[in-house]
Amino acid sequence: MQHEEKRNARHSASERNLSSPDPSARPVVTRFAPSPTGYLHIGGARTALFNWLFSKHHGGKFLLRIEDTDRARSTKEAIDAILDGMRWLGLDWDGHEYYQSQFWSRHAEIAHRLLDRGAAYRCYMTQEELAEQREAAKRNRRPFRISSPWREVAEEQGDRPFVIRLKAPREGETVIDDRVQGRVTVQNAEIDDFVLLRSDGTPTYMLAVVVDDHDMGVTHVIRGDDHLNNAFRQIGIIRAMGWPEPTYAHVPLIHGPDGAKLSKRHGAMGVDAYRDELGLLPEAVSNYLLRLGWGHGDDEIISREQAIAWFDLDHVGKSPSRFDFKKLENLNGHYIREADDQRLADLVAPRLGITDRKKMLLVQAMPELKPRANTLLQLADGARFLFATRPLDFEEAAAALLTTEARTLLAATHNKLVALAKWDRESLEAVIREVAENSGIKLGKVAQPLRAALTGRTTSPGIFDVLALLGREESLARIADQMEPKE
RNA sequence: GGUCCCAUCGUCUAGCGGUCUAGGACGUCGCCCUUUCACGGCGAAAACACGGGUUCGAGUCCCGUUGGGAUCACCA
Repeated sequence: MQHEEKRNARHSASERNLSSPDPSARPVVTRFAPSPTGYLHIGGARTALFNWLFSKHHGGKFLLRIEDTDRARSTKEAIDAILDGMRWLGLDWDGHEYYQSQFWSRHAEIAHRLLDRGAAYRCYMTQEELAEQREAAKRNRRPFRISSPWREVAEEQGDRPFVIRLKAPREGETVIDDRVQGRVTVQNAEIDDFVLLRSDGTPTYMLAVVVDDHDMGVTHVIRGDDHLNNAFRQIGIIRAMGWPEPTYAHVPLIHGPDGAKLSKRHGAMGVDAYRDELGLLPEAVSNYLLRLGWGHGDDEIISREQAIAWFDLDHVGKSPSRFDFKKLENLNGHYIREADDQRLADLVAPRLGITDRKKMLLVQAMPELKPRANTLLQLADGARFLFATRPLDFEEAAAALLTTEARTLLAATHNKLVALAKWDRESLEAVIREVAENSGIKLGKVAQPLRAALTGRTTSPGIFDVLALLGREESLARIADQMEPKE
């Protein structure tokens, strides 16, 4: 209750003026706007998740806009990878996806309206002149801020090439009430006359986002911290157009385990790699991402439904967080244990290259397999013995278990097993325990060589389960293979 | 370097001036369960970066230091 009051107080304090109504009063519209120059990386996935969650929480809309303004670097493959990744994570978007390149004429139109209003100007400076200014600034050890001689010139200069720059205010300051970062103030003198429309007539990112967000009715801009600085420039355009300002929420970036920027070595792979190479479940990745930079008391395992009900911007942390694969893996283990056996079998079967008929066995074995795996890779590995063909390959440690003594024990076991009437878990357990007892040894002494003979490994599900799963014929054959002492 | 932002166990976080001898989770270590390995259960070690204020009282508010991050294009 206390929280609510504070939050409300904060909102009313931030209601600036009537021409720019509090965006939170409008139905919520969020968006994810990736540039298709690569895969959907983990940071982008979290940004998408936060936007999705926020809109769902408020019963609003979540839009997807592909920022393909950089034609040279945008690829069809990248777009597909992004859409695929979002679908995998269950982040569905409202309506069809938008492509920024479709709106170029609209962007240019706005640039010219800004020009007409005297809020922007044609800048005829050449690359050389720009470079010269930059040099001079460097020489005098002063920060570079463009100072165009064309700022106050309204007349067109024939057909010389030009860019359209925003005539950014030079006095005063701009304040952004960021829902994550808090109140951030920047002196307007720090904001330069950035380019809106390039000399080839194409819009820059800065112009395009603002126009698209406005046209799409975006009320809440939730994105990476790296855009905070841009927000101040974008506000310049918004104010010049007299458009309502969206609520901003700049989420801190994700770092690698070493605190440095997330690199390829860490987690900067696409989410598809989390699925295919790491063998993770989408609900685990999603749960992990949610908890990275956001918290809800002591809750760790959070379902989609709970996430929607609980997600808010107030509890998004302000500092960057490190990516912890161990925790992700642990979480994945939790979700594997929780997952449906048939589903897991479907996921693992391709990794094993088994037929549908054999998949039945996989499903049967799943209850014993899944507590032993944190990833689908481990799950597949743990299931491998079920489908191995004789003669088995042996791990070194497993081979070492098969001593002469052990082999005689195997023979004794084989003897008893052959005579077994019912091949089920209970009967098997009774027999094996009997063998151990008769030989006056502990169960482990017979179980381990048996495990080695049956699986080629030193670790596996419980030995009675292994026997039951493998079946009479296969089990007996595998044991028989190891009964004779080897020279 | 300029500007902006950040700072609780190794990591992710809880904490909204007293209930903090700082809670949870991962990881680590120990014990239990046990035919192996897991799962599960129990327990331990482990943090308020530092220095000044403000206050009866500060992890919580303010300032500074240090450390970290972001950004400075006709890229997005």
